[in-house]
Amino acid sequence: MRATPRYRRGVDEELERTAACLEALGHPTRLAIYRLLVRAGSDGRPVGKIQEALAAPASTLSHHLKHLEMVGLIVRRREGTTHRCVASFPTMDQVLGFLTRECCAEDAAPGGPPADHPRRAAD
Amino acid sequence: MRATPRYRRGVDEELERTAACLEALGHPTRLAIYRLLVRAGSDGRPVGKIQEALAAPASTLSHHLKHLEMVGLIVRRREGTTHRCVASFPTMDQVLGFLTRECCAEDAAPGGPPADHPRRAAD
DNA sequence: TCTATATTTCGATAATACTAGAAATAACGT
DNA sequence: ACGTTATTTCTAGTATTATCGAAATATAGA
Repeated sequence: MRATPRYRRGVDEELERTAACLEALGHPTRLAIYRLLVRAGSDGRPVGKIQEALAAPASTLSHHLKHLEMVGLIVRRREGTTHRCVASFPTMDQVLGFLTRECCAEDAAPGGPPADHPRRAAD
Repeated sequence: MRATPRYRRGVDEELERTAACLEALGHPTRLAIYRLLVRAGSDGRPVGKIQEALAAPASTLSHHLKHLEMVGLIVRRREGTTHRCVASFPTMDQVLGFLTRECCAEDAAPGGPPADHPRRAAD
């Protein structure tokens, strides 16, 4: 959403997508929304119920929902006059996949991964 | 870092901390930095090496490193004129802990968690 | 102390995000 | 068609973040 600076062009696509999701979740209200929807399971929740639970102004909430939807973390289906929001698990799986695969010391001993860790780059 | 709006006061502390970490990781450059440091293991990397790898201007990089340090995702130790950065795994563990515990359909069948899922709130 | 190296801080600018009221839209029931 | 309810879009003000050159700081070595 921000202009990509010269020093960072054409880098890892998956990293970009993951960063976008993390940024979306990196706001307390949006993280709370997402948690609420995960707890709600496949039924999800209509926007009104979310608003009720979080006590946020409708326009602010709508703004955050759009953000979450844009990165694929939630989906919506219309039901009459209400819009039902549902967490999209596959997207979160991809995010967690990236983090555990690329950003984690899976079997970390205290002090970090061992010297012969497969992901450990040469010095 | 932003003023907390009226509708969201005194909410879940862990959620706030997690959101701060996700926001820090939610920037492509910072996510790339963090990944680099995880790959580097407990040795970490001096700032100069990171700069070399990412080809970012020094001041921009420093700004991002400070951000990551502030939320506890990395730590630094000084070594002569160089500053060595190391990923802080416990912080990431807490983040992933929150996400898997609160924001995940652990044993999700396609379509989301079952109706009797323990975390599923009442309608 | 002088110089070189490594990195941060400062300062300015531009871009983006957040918040929220008000107006607009969409679907439903009557 | 009209009113009602649910939600979004518009709009605007404010706050925050990103970028990066230039100057400052810190350390080590000669």
